Amino acid sequence: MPYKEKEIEKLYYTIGEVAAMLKLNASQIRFWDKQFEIIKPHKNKNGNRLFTTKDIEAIAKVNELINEKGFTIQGARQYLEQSPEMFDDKREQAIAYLRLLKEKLLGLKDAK
Amino acid sequence: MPYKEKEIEKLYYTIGEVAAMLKLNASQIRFWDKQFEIIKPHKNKNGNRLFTTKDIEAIAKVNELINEKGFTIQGARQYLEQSPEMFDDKREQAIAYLRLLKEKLLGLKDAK
DNA sequence: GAAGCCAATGCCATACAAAGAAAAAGAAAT
DNA sequence: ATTTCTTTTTCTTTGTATGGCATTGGCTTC
Repeated sequence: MPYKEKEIEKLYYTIGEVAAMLKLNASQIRFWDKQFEIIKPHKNKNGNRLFTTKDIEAIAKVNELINEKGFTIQGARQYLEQSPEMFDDKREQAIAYLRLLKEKLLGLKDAK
Repeated sequence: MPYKEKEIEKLYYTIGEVAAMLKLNASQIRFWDKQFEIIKPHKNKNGNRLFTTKDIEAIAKVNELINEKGFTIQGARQYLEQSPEMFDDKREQAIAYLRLLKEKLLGLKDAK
């Protein structure tokens, strides 16, 4: 098994990685984590958040609703509750892109 | 000609009438009048607003977006400016979302 | 020492609401 | 009818509570 494959299969991302990925502030991600049930990272023994691709998708979605579509937090919450199936539909397609995203992110990390 | 018809043919409504009709308070209607171009009542010599049914519909729409759908003022404005079908179309939305992710990915790549 | 945690506080824009003035609309008296 | 008084409706401007983060501080872990 090649080394690279192992990295691509990475399951969890730290808040800093997610913040860099989506160009958001970490504090904002923590805030949204409190506000939205669909963002539910695991936590390790130290309490650090561990985000899955699903969490990242959820954050990207929230970001879209709030910063591009112009919803309030509560409007976005309501919107997400009303159309959960739509969000699931996108998951499969989004995974392909997220896989690519992961690769690029690893490239960035190696460069540093 | 029955009496009632005369009322139905009324062209202009005062802010108080509109407020009662939509169960909003007048100050809120004045505020939205400033914020939204689609609300454009005529004014008499004294500056009093004269609302047409079209204005009233526009106010009702704004009310729906803000108080029911959970948009901010600016989000509602944006929504009204673009074609609403596109916004409601789930497939379009999914595509737009994926495009967004891709852009973010590319942006990340270019950044370093 | 860099990155993460939480809690508390600060801060600025948003989204109205209240204040105060002016005028229109009734009612009463002349 | 018209003057006077009162009440209601409207106006604009200014005030303010809340929302949505950002920052700071103190601490822990890697």
